Amino acid sequence: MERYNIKIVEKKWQNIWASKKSDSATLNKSKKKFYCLEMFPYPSGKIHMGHVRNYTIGDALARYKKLKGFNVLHPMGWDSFGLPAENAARENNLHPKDWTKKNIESMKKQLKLLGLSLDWDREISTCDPEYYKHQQEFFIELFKKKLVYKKDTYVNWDPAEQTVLANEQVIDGRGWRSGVVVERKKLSQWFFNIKKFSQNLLDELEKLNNWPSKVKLMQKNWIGKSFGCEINFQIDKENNKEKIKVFTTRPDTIFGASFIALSIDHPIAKNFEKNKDFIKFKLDCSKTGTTEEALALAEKIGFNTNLFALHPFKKETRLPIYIANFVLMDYGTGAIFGCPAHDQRDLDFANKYKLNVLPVVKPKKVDPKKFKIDIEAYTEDGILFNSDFLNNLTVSEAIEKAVDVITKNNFGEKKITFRLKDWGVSRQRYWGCPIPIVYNEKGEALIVDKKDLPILLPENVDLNVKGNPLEKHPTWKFTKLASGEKAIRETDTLDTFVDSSWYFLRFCSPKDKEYGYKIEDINYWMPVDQYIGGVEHAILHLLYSRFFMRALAFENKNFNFIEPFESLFTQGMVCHETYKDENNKWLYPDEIEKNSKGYFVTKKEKKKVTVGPSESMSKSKKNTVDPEEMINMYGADSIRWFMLSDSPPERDVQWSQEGVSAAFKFIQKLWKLNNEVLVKKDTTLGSGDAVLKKAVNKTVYNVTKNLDNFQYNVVIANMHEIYNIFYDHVINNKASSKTLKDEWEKITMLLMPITPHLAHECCEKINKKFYWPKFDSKLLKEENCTIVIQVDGRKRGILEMPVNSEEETVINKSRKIDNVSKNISNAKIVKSIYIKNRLLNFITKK
RNA sequence: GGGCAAGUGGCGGAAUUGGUAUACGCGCUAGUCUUAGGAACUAGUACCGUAAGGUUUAAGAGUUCGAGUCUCUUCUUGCCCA
Repeated sequence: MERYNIKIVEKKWQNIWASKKSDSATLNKSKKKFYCLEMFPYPSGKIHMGHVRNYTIGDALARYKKLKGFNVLHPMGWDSFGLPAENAARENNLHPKDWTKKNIESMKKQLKLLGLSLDWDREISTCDPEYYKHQQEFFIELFKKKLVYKKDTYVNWDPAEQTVLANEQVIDGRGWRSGVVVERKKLSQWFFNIKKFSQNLLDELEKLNNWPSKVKLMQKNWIGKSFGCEINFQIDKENNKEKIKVFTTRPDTIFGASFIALSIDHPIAKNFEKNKDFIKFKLDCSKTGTTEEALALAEKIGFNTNLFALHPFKKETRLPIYIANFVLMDYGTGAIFGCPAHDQRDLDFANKYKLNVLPVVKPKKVDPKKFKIDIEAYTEDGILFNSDFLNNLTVSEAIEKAVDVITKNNFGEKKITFRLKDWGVSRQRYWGCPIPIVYNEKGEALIVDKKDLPILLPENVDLNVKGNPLEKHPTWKFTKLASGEKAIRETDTLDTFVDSSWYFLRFCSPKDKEYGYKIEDINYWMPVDQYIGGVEHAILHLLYSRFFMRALAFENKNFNFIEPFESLFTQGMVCHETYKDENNKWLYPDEIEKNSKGYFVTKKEKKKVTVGPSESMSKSKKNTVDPEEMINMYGADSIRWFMLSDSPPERDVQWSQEGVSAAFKFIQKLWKLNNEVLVKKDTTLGSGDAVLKKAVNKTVYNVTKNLDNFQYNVVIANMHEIYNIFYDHVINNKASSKTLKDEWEKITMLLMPITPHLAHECCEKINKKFYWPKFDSKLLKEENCTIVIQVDGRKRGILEMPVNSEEETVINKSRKIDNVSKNISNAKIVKSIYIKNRLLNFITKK
């Protein structure tokens, strides 16, 4: 019998699919659409197993939906702007454009080897001017809608490289490349006003029923809505009616206030700009990073203004006013009152500057006289004391009361704030989408005329200069306005998250020259019915995309949808054991082998290998496996099969060579069975026909259900089971050849989503029509069932009974079972519980 | 420190949603056969026990006729936030 030749068969079908363009999607309003999208990759050069898993899951779904009769859109593109291209360019002396192009080509070739049903006619690349031109257009529109603005903000500044660093480029407070301590520097940057949609982004989150609740919760926390209160503190100075507006989520702790802390950017801080101590303080502050975490970990330092504020309820108390490094201007009002007893940061600060610590909340059962705070703040719920009209209230009651009294006395008002900050989109980089802004001689920012788009990146650029290559380019930024007036281009480029915030729209109209999308296209295809990707994008990418849709739809009534992703699925990572040699150096899996005693040794020198825990595949730990190599060895279908077989898709999967090899063997078995079925001649009357039909029917039901629920690993188990039954019928001549052929055809259809090459090859000889088999719910019903007999809840026997047997019949029969009668003979049966077709339970009393 | 998941054989994991725990696969054991291969096939494989039978879903308690599934406490691991 001919062996199934993966190389020939897979190539053959990939060529057929490509030449027939069988995966090209066209808008067809008479058909129900299904938009299946996997997160597009960054073209790093080679695909990794994470991609393989992601795209296999998506492809199985896309193929399944197509067989079910949906008009499926399943596109692929490249998230091709970004820093690695610049780094690689510098290292290899290759232009980012060429490096990217080369990588896209090789990754595309690899993806094609997997036999994915992708519509390559819709391929897009975000670094293509045809793509970013439309993004610049959107920027201009957002600018006109006042959803874009410029403001001064802090960035991570690498003083050696003279460049801005992304947070992930700051490692332990130092530049990843220079190793120099990173500073905080103020730069004027472009922002998208995502805050404007905070409430809406939060509200609509509730309606995303097909998103993992984990992701929704993460977004909710990120948006971070909090209720609180603004309180105005009067500055205690003659002839000064100035007030400081403070925001707090804990107005209940107002009686524990012992100081006021201002952000370094607070208007009052401006008064000290010439003060030498303040200048030094400011310099110290610039040495902390910009992330919340860095601020939380940094030592709390302050500058004493020697000003005092009056406590609204304790007239005799004057609160010293400090400028402190842990107060952010972006959040609330840029000013807080410090209540050291109940906030760790405030307590650290108070202890350092010897400020008063007065506890006002205590645990319920603790004696107030014995309750002391020294180095740990009390932040739990409790009972108020030392707090005048708030005494004896719980924290939540006290918050309500405090807000009430503050409002009534005009000391402040109730306020809702969000943790979500506006989205800073400026990047001082070359390889990104240029921002379509020019500055006239007065320095005013003006939007570029749409007819002048795209603003192209310059081809000849020196990436080895320190700082922003566009800024340093000899000619690029110099331009003229229509009036002839000299102007300078914006040299910042856009964050690459902007590129990926609307690519799903572009896939609907990938070739449209007029605009980024055609409204009729997106109103047909959008929203994405199933979005699939890693959970690492749970917050930023997904939130930005949700924002971007709102920004485009703002003052535009043409959209018949607003949420971009109807359903979201987050797949787990691909893990592999880690290996180290005697010198504690990482080893690749193909550098080791098992010796005769079953231990791992190095292939070359047969030295001892330490096996570490299984971790997510990464180049640094060398626990990677190359997908292309695996496809060459086992074929795409085996890899696809294995990727779905071992673990539920949302969980991490452990890569195993045995697993892939088992998949390969199973595919060979399926092929063998296929050929045996085809040549089968009748040798029986088909006594097993009914059993086989029933089993296949059940499999169709199970596979359909499990595919719908993303339980691909169970689908694989279903296929193994039906194989075993089928094999039995073939080998033991249990079924007629007609039944075998009819039923086998259904099995090949069920194989289509997961092993498309094999499935196509099998049905080439049976049937060229593709369909998704239907199950007969009548056939799912069993004639007999197994009933468990329990005595006092313990299993004592089982009974084969016709379906829907009466309780009495079952009771009588079960009494004859030895182990049952033994257990009920010397006891009185109080009652029996009968669950039809499942179980009978005798309850006894001794 | 807070929040959210999860914990089932030697391993990955199933379990009609409260009703036979361990499906399916890997691995392992024994055997058959041979064109000695990336074999294939047959049988077995949670634990204790020769068996009848008993025990078992991280640990402990609770609700229930009945708990892997629900509730509480503890432990461990992972993720996110701080």
